Amino acid sequence: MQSLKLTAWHNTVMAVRMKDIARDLGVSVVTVSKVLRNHSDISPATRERVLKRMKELNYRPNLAARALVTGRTNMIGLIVPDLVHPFFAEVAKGLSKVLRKKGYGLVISSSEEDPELEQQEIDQLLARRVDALIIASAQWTVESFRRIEEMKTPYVLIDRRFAGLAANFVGVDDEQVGAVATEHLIEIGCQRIAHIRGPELSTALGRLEGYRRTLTRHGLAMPPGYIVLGKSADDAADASGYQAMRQLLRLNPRPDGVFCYNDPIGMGALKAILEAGLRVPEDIAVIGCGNVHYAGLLRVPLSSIDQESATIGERAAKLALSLIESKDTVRPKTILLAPKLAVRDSTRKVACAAK
Amino acid sequence: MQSLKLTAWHNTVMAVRMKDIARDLGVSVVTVSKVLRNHSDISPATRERVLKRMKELNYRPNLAARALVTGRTNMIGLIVPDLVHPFFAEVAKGLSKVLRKKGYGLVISSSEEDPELEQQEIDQLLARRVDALIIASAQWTVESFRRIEEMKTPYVLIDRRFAGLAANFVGVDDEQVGAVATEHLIEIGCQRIAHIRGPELSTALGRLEGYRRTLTRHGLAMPPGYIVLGKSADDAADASGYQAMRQLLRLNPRPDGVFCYNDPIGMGALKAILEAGLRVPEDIAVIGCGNVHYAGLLRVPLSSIDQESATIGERAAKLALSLIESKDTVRPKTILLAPKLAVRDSTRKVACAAK
DNA sequence: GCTTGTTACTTTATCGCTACCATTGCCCGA
DNA sequence: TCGGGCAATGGTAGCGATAAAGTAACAAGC
Repeated sequence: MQSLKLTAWHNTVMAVRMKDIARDLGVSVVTVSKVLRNHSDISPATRERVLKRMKELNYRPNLAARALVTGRTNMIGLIVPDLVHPFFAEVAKGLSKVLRKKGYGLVISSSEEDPELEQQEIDQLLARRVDALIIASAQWTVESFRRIEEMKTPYVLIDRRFAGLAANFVGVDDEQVGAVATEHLIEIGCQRIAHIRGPELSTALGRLEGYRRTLTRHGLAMPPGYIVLGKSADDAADASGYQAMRQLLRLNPRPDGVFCYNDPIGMGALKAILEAGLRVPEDIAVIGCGNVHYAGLLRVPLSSIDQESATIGERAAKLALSLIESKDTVRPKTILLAPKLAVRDSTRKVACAAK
Repeated sequence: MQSLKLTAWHNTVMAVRMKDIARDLGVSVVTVSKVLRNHSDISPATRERVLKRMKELNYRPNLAARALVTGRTNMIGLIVPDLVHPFFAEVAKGLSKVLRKKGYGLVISSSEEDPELEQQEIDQLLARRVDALIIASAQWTVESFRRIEEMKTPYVLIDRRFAGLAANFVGVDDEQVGAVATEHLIEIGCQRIAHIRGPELSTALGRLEGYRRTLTRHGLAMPPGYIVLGKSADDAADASGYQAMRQLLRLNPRPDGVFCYNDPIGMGALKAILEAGLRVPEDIAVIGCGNVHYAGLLRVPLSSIDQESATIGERAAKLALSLIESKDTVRPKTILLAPKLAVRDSTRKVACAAK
């Protein structure tokens, strides 16, 4: 007979346990456990009986208990600055696809682009003993990562990197993003190319650098004021792109091409240009980055640089899984994906198309 | 002295445990545990000592262990058909915002709109012993929900409901969505209003019903062929909206207003109309649903019905938390939010604005 | 002086599961 | 006949934490 003492726990839930199956079948819990985990030293007959009973009782192993003894939770934590941003949503989807197959669960937190909140979320996930962390970080310092290392939890950074931090990284080559975009604008005949840059993150800095280098390589000028900051990269990114573009429109000479840090900014820029009575791309060509789903449906379909968000998710997942498998710490790995150009009307000059 | 036997577990990880703190301070583990949980029967002096040592050692409670004994994981599972869909992403954000404050974690799974996959994900989350489930279901039957009930795990459905299932629900009133949209089109003078409907889900059916009733109430005709199915509600929704609209354009008389199941479909419809050389809204007014972020930046800014996605998330989270708190099963609650009209150019007729 | 209560702890008994050996037959070769 | 090797199963001891109940020390009340 089971213990007669009923704890609070017993009153509320009463899930099926291995013990119940073992008792019903007159075998030991260990045998049941072995069947569950496909151990080889169980006779087919017993295995069948156990499986049958499991199905009958709709048994589900208590993963929390398993985690306690194995030290592995089969969960991976993901922290992103903004779930609503299509880029991160796609990354999450790519991740989830790979992890599901391997039986891993995905715990997602949003840091709302707030370093302090992100720190808290990291702590939460570490307390939950996730097997690995995947982070698109909003931090300014590398301190949080040290704390993760202390726990010996493997982690993979995505999208945003940190100088001086030897960590696993998966992302697009941002300098190349800037280069490809700028190169494209030059190719279609733009001479005065402006850039609406993003915040102080590796992504924005990399794209800026790629833009600069490409202009220099082609001997093109970068007049003062041609680099404007798009203030927010989040919800209000389109508004900030709009503002930034209006600023650019006041310049003399006016730019004839704009490379925008991301698509929302690009959309805002488009709006400002059209509102000013100018034509895209004839007067000003615009290119964004991120290749969001709706880029093609805009007033003027927006050319963009594709960051392969889903691939980033998949690669990050695979990398994380390999880190979990490998017993000892391996040298951090950096996976840089090549950006792809997606040409649409906003950079499709008729004159050029005919060339 | 600790056990000399080193298990595999000990070799790999070595996180700080209560035991370590207790040993260092010469108190019992329980005392440490009580400090952690702010029990009152601990002297300020001891409390301080424990807290100090916790900080020094960077102690983090093992939530898996806690879960095992308390029977509560402090995790809530969310299953959505598609994480990339802005609606669900916003719901997730709203959820996460509320849950974070209460110290709950969010485990997110995507069912990819596949009922079987969804079933697997539900099983996974139940095995993880999440305290509650929040589901935007892609199921056709209610069987999965019975299985959740068997485990006595509280669950909340969002967005999509099921006839004949007494379950907690949070979502927008879809019939009202259809009514508001149709009413608006009538108000701006449309006479022949078509509808590009969605798949066989409560959302699409509700909106369709609202559309029908409103037309009937106003004594307007619903010529055959005026209701077209937008085949996919996912990735290719815009393409399917485009196709559906082309079909509508072939009709005689041609509709002068279209209510679309969602915004992506609306965007596709817009494209088809403009491509046919017609004007929006002068020739045909278009309204969508979902009020996605980019709706205002389209070729013709798209009017839409706002579903208050973030609010749905927040309400669902609060409902789930209250279900967890309440010991005994309560009567399922249905929370219906009122849709809001967001008027943009696609339904802003000059003639009408002057009226 | 002895009960009664309070404060501040500690002891004990799990939670559900797995790791790590035992153990029990049974067959086989020497 | 016996040791040894397999095949199949079981016993025991935790994992890190909490719940419930116990205990020592001291104060208060009559």
